[in-house]
Amino acid sequence: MTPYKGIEKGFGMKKAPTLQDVAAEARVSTATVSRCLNSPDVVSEATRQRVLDAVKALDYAPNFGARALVAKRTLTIGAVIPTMENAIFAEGIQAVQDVLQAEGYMLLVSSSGYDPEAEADAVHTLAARGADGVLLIGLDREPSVYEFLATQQIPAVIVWTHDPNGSVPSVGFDNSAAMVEMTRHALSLGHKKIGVISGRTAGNDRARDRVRGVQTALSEAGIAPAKVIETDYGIAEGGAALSALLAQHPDLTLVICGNDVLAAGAIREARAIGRNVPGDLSITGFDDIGLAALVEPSLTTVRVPHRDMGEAAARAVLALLAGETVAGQALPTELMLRDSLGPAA
Amino acid sequence: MTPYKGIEKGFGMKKAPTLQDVAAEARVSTATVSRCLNSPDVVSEATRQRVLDAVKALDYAPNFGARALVAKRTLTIGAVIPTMENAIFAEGIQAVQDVLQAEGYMLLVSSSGYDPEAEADAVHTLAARGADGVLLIGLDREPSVYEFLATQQIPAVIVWTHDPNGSVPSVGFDNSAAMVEMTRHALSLGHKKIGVISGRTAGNDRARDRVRGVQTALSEAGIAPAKVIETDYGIAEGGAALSALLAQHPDLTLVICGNDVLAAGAIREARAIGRNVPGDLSITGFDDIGLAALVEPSLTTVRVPHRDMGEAAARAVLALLAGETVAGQALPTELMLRDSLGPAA
DNA sequence: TGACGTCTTGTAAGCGCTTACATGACGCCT
DNA sequence: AGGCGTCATGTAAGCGCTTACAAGACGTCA
Repeated sequence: MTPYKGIEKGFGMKKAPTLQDVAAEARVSTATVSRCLNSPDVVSEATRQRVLDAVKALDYAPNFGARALVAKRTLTIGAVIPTMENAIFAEGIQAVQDVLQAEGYMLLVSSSGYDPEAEADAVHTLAARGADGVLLIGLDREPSVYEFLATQQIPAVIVWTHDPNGSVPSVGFDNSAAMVEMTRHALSLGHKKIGVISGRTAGNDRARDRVRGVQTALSEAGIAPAKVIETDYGIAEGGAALSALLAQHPDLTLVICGNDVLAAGAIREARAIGRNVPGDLSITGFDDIGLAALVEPSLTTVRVPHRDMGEAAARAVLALLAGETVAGQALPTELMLRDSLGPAA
Repeated sequence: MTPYKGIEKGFGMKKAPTLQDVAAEARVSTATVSRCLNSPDVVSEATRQRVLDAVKALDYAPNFGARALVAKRTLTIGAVIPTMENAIFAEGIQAVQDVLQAEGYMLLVSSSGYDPEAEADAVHTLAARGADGVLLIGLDREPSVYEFLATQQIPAVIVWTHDPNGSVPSVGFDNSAAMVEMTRHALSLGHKKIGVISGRTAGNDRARDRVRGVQTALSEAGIAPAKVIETDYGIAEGGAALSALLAQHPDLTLVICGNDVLAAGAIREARAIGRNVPGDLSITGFDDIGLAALVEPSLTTVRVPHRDMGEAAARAVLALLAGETVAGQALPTELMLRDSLGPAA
């Protein structure tokens, strides 16, 4: 096994080339080199070529700190998401990234693990790291976070939910409305005994809105509120929650899950304990992750436009950064009717 | 809908306070303020208090660019991964992130979409962004990338594969050996007509090593080489590849897939065209993503320790940064025997 | 021919911070 | 009392880059 030396101290230490070095190599002033890199059209063809050759020859890369110092911006956007372990966030982030990268920005990611305090910390760190703007998931957080962002003059955009009246622009969808739609459809299939497996709702407005959507549709229809159980996100957790729910309410004909991961776990558990899905128990999800169409039976769920959302959010921060006026945006969701939801037993 | 103003230009624009401002407010020199912030113990109690009060009063936050310029480091690590859309990378990155965050570093992510040129670009951008170190996936890339990193004095660590002799430390596993193990096991079940659905192998040593592993095991056993088809990664692509493969070689009893996503697609397609898995066609995957245990039939695959790998890689860059000597590391993989692989028909 | 644009390049002043070095105040010893 | 550590603080030199301004070269037009 080869051992690798870290940064060489002292002796062999050859510094990275600077603008000066390039200027010397190309026999021009540093100003000219800088111009070649930032506004090439103002430099003569011949000089430009000479400079670019020198840049290549020295493998020069401008110093970030110096540039940020002068330009007063870092071309960096920070994002704080609950976790990349949920495909839905990973894909959303990928979309954000694609847009940012195309515009010359980079993404600084941070995750909170669904912990509001960790999220607040992350925002501070991001600010200290010079993020020009930040992306946040959901609305729920201490007002102090928003105040901090405001004093620091750091524009923020909220994703994954849409609040037309918030103090910060939000790009997302109406979690509650989507669940109302799903629930109404289920009601039309005759379901009356309904359970909900939700993610933790504390500090999570998306989860809360989804539950609220279900209850709204039920009360609209004059049906008893759903039995709700909260759990951490995860496949195993979804399964455990289903057992717990059924243990208390064996007569449920439908279990609505807060997301697809929970639903996948619930389906697996249901089958493991011999329940026929959707024959005697229907199960639905939310998000429409890739997995949703692959499980047996395939999952009836709500398709969330994560890519569009990520892209729109990225564009929104960029617009804010450009000093433009940005209105939030509500994106449509779509009910994906598959096999896990059937008529009530 | 509320419209949100971007950065205020001109008028209302109050600049963020600088060290100077704090110094003036506290009636000390900038050096003293700096010392209060960086090595408080060298400043007298009284002065320190006065300075800290000023800091608080002005809501002062040190300028990132200036600090990076002087300190010659940004406490930022860059990572270039193919895509976050594959859960395996998303989870690996999450692990990296967790370690980095705990050590006060941040992660700058970039994705290449499996394009070597885009990856090289990303490395340059990362360097320009002041990344103190970088994480790269796999070995395959232009030597110039390594040279660039070397001149820039940016330590790099390679993940997802392990090459004991590379010029850069690598933390990963032996893709080929893992496939040899999988293939040998399949052979023990009597399979003789074998196909492989691989991701694109150009510029992707992991994919190539996996295919090589299969062929190695087959030639060892004196069996004809597997029929290989290459495709982009994706569920739909996996399905299409299976059709194509079976169209040409209808007598295959086993199709080994380069990863779980391809395998999931292949399983779905196989069932769609009426093949019984594993009854008359066995299918295997690689990675053991969450999905693997949930599809029907559950997927026989190779478990890759992505979290451990991510954590180990993050520690390795940090160690390199600290000037320590780092040896690469090989992590073990594990064969996950589930239902999609059965005896040969 | 000379005044005056136009185009290209150079000069040099910072950006906000850290830190080596200089300075001054104080108390102790001989 | 004079000399000398010790400690707290100030002074100022950059770090690598951008950019306002200056300067030189050249061509044009009256």
